[in-house]
Amino acid sequence: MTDKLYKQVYQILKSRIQEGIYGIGTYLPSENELCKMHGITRTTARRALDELQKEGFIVREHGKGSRVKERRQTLGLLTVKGFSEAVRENVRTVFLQRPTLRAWPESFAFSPDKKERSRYSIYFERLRGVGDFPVMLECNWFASPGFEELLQIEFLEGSFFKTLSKKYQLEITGSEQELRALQADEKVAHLLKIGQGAPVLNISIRFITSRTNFHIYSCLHCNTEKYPIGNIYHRL
Amino acid sequence: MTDKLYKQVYQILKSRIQEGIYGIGTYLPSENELCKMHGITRTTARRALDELQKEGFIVREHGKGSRVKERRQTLGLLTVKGFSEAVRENVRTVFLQRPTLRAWPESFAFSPDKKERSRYSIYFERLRGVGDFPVMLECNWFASPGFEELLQIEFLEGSFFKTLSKKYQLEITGSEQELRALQADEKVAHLLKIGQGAPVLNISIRFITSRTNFHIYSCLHCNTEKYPIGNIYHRL
DNA sequence: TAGTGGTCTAGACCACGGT
DNA sequence: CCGTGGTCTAGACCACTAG
Repeated sequence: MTDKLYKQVYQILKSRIQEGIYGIGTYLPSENELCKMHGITRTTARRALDELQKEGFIVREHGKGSRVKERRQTLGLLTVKGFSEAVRENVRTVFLQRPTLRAWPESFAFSPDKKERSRYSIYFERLRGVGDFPVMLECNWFASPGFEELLQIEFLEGSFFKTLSKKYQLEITGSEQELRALQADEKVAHLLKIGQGAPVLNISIRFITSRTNFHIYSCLHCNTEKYPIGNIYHRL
Repeated sequence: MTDKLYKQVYQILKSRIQEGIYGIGTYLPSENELCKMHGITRTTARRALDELQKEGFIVREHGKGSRVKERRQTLGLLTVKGFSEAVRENVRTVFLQRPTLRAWPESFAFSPDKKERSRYSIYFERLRGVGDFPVMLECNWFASPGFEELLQIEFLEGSFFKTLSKKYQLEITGSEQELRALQADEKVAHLLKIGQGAPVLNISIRFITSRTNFHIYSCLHCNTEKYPIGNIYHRL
């Protein structure tokens, strides 16, 4: 509780918005009310609201109040976040292939370097969706040495990145990506339950990690009809 | 003149950074010094510095000062760069529609807010390619007030963003994006010289700028067959 | 220890929206 | 008119950096 006051107030408001206590389109307590409620000054109350605004939870309306905004339901995926962190609600994941040793694929949007190629790769493949609606087919490769344990265990909370972070202190520090629009081939069409030849968004990613020369390669095929892939940047 | 104090101080500091008076790596005057220099309080000085930080001109270093940063430009197309900066070589651009007043379109991936909608928009449309190969159809909208001059003049070095920066001191500070794979309609197919129904990558962007409540809306249709859209992030 | 940025208080006046 | 958010003042105490 030695945390910053404005962060505390921010957290409280954010939770109440997410729980629907402050519904979409309604107004938050005014700045002066927040002051009385939490025993703080307007400067601090405003700072909490500034944060909420920056993250897209509210809009400030001069002379009226702070209104709760509808947050777009998109997949904020393209930076370094994994799917489960990006979507949060109602994510369903099915393993089509649990982690297994496999040779590297021949062609690749990004070429693994020699050292990586000289080792076997671990491969896994998942179908991910929102509820029953399949959204993306995800294929992943990475060099195996040191990660053999992953062939056995479950991912923590279903998150590959979270597992790497907690088990191996390995953090994602960046990524390179290539985006394409392709026609669904037979396999993709079947798994995403769309017509063969339907347009799918293909994202090839090379994740850069805190371990030098260790990368994770992902290839995503997304049905964007219902859930476009979303992305927000601020502050350069 | 009667403008907000923090904006004035911000402008002064920004100009001096851009002119090199405060060089990269050096420290700005401390907050207390700025107070004395401009006869303001620390709150106001800090607000000016907040803006500079948000736009990537400085970093604050606790216990040391506000250091002038080298502005990053390596974020690839999907963040804040325009096409011409991202591709560099052999870019051809053809105006299909020079900047012109036009009503806002009805449907939009991102909704302009009320104030923006209440004004007319300036619209322009370009076909961009590498050499003779058309790559992307680019449609752009933004609220008109104050930018009427753009209806007349040429863009500096063919870059819209560069023109906004130099003519209006307007910086791009972020963006929201939505990515979709679509089938080319008749117009897009014709312009990109691909078959009708061929998959195209659709990128809807809302650029956030240093002018509050002023956004630029872009809608891109890309043929990714030969040139996929690339993207690099580091250091998140 | 002196100076810096980070957080916070307790006020003030203004511009805007709705009554 | 009153209540709202937007700007600003004049202080305070803290945490961090460096000599």
